[in-house]
Formats: sequence, C-alpha cells, structure tokens
Amino acid sequence: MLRAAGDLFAARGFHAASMDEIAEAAGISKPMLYNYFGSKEGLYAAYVRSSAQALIQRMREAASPSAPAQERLRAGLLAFLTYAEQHRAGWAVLHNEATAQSDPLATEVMNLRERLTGMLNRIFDDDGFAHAFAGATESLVSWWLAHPEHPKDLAVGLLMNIAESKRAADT
Amino acid sequence: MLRAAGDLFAARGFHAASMDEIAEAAGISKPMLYNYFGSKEGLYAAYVRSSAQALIQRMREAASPSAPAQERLRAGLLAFLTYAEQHRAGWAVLHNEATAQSDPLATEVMNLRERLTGMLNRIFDDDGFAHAFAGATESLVSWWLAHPEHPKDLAVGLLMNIAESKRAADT
DNA sequence: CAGTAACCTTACTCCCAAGTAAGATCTGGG
DNA sequence: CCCAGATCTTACTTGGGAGTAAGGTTACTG
Repeated sequence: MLRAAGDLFAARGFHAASMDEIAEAAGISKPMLYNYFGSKEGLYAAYVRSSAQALIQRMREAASPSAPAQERLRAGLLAFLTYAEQHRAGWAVLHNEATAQSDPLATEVMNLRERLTGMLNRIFDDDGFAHAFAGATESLVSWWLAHPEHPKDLAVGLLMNIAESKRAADT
Repeated sequence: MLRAAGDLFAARGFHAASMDEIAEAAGISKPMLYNYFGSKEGLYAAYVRSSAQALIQRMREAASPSAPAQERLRAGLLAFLTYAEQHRAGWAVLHNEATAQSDPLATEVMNLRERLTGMLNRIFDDDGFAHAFAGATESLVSWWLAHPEHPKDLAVGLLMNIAESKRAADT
C-alpha cells in the first residue's frame, strides 16, 4: 500500500501522482486511503517517514559502535548505497523532494536530512563540510544508480577520499 | 516579467505557482503570458534557460583561459557562489527542480547540469567524481546561503580541498 | 476625423484531481 | 437466522487553475 504510493510518487512526483492512480495501483479504493492517511499529504508523510526510518536503521545497524570512526563511516556509506539500490523508489522520493521546500512536504524530509548531517557533523565537526559531503554522497548515488557498471566499492572509496581530504585539511 | 515568474516559481514551486499570480506580479494580464510563452511550461523553460545562460556566462567570464587549471576552478566556483548570492530565486529554481525529473521540465535543467558536469569532467577526467563534486557544490551553496556568517572564501576553499583530494588520490 | 491594425483585458469554459456522502458487503455474536 | 458494526465501493461534489474567445483601447496613417 505504501509501496504502491511510493512507486507513483517516485515516478511522477507528488503533484502529478493522483490518489485515484495510487488507489488503483494498491488494489484498493480511494476512500480507504483517506480513511487511513487522512489526506494526500498524510499519505506522503507516512511514506517518507517510513522510508527515512528504514534508511536510518540500515545505516545504524551497519556501523558497529566499537569500530574506528573511519570504518563506521565506510560501513554507513555502504549501507546507504545498498539501500538506494534496493529501494530505488524510496530513494528517488527522498532525494527528489529533498530540496523542494513546498512547505507541508518539506518538514518530513528536513528531519531526515538533519539526522544525516547530524551524524556527519559528529564525525567531521564542521557543519559546512557535512552539508557538502552529504550533497556529494547524494549526487554520487544518483549517478551510480544510472551507471551500474561502476562497482559499489569504487563509489564508496571515492567518498572516503573526500572525507580524508577533510582530515588532511584540518592538520 | 521573467523575474516575476522566477520569484514565484522559486517561492512556490512549479505547480503551486499559478499563471494568474505571475501575471499579476508582472503587472500584466494572463493572456499576455500565453501570447509570449505559449504555455506555463514555455514560461518555465524560458526562465530556466535564461537563468542557466546567465550562470554559465558568469562562470565563463570569471575563468580566464590562460590561467592554470586550479585557478580557473577557483574562479569558476567563486562566480557560482556569487551568482547564487545575487539571484537567489534563479538559483533556487535551478537547484530545486534540478533533481525532480517531471518529464517536460526536466530537459531544460538537464542541459545545465550536463554543461556543468561537462566542465568538471574536463578538469577531473572522472565522471563519478564530477557528479559528486557538483553535488557537494550545490549542497554547500544552499547551506552557505542560509548561513551568511561564513565567508565566501571559506566555502570556496572547502571545495578546493575536495578537488585537491582527487588529485592526491590519482597519484 | 475615420479606419485599421497592433496590443491588451475582462470574463468566461473546461478539465482534472482532492475530498466525501451514502450505501453495499462481509464478519461475528446472540 | 438476524442484527450490529466494521470495512470497503460506487458515484458524486467542489475548487482551482490552465487555457481561450471576444471585445476594448491606443496609436498610427490617409
């Protein structure tokens, strides 16, 4: 049900995806969607929230707290790419609507973004760099999904190099 | 006229900005917009095209072809930040709608993106890195616009460091 | 001063999609 | 077997905004 919604949000964007379509794709009737989610925005929020939740959890699980910072970052990035690979719709929605600040939709995605940059901030202790790094990661993931011939490790390695540049610059 | 449209596209997004609003903001009547641009998409395309045009031109002018690659990159980045600073609406539209691939709108923005990553590709000779770097730049610009207390040079320097990491990794 | 053409506006039509009212169907308890 | 309540559907209403038809206004020419 959320999956049907997600697929259409990803394919068409929030506005262009109609509730009729979503209902049909979910094998259900429209009033049911309203019954469960209250409104189109409610549905969207529920979907974004669950996707974000899943993404964060994957990253958390991947990085064992005892490992050195560098390894935790690598594991987190790997989990990130893997999630994007396996849930393209979820990733597309999170990424696409991530920047557009159409007020009611924005807050949900903002939350995710803050949690992610928060994690990066704890590593890098530099808010600007954290945002730049997050942007680099997101763009690279989009590019990598469109160019599957490049191995995942290469992409992760590239990002690790960028992270390394920060440490080099700090000394 | 394009400026009124741009302000509203930036503030509300493509869908939520109505032609009535734009016409009123431009001090003109709606049929005039249709007379000049044919459709809402036409107007949008015209605006995006002119913004992209302006941005690219600034970057071109900034980087003298004779300077060493590193200086040209720095000058280009500086021009980029300056443009974003002075034309927030234009930048917001380019950045926000940059990822959302709502078919008819996408192509215009795609063009810009390709030209930019093309420039980066010529410098770095690595498509993946070029995309990552572009993403880092865009995100950093958004962050920097929201945190004006950080000087422009610092942001540019941060990106130059990232660029440097690429050269270091290549050796 | 008329006629004409470029230019612009008011005042619509029409469609699409969000949201809903009213009733059908299915389930379990007496 | 019948009733109550949850669950779901068909079939609307409604609003907003893209696009347009028809007519007004200005400016220029004989």
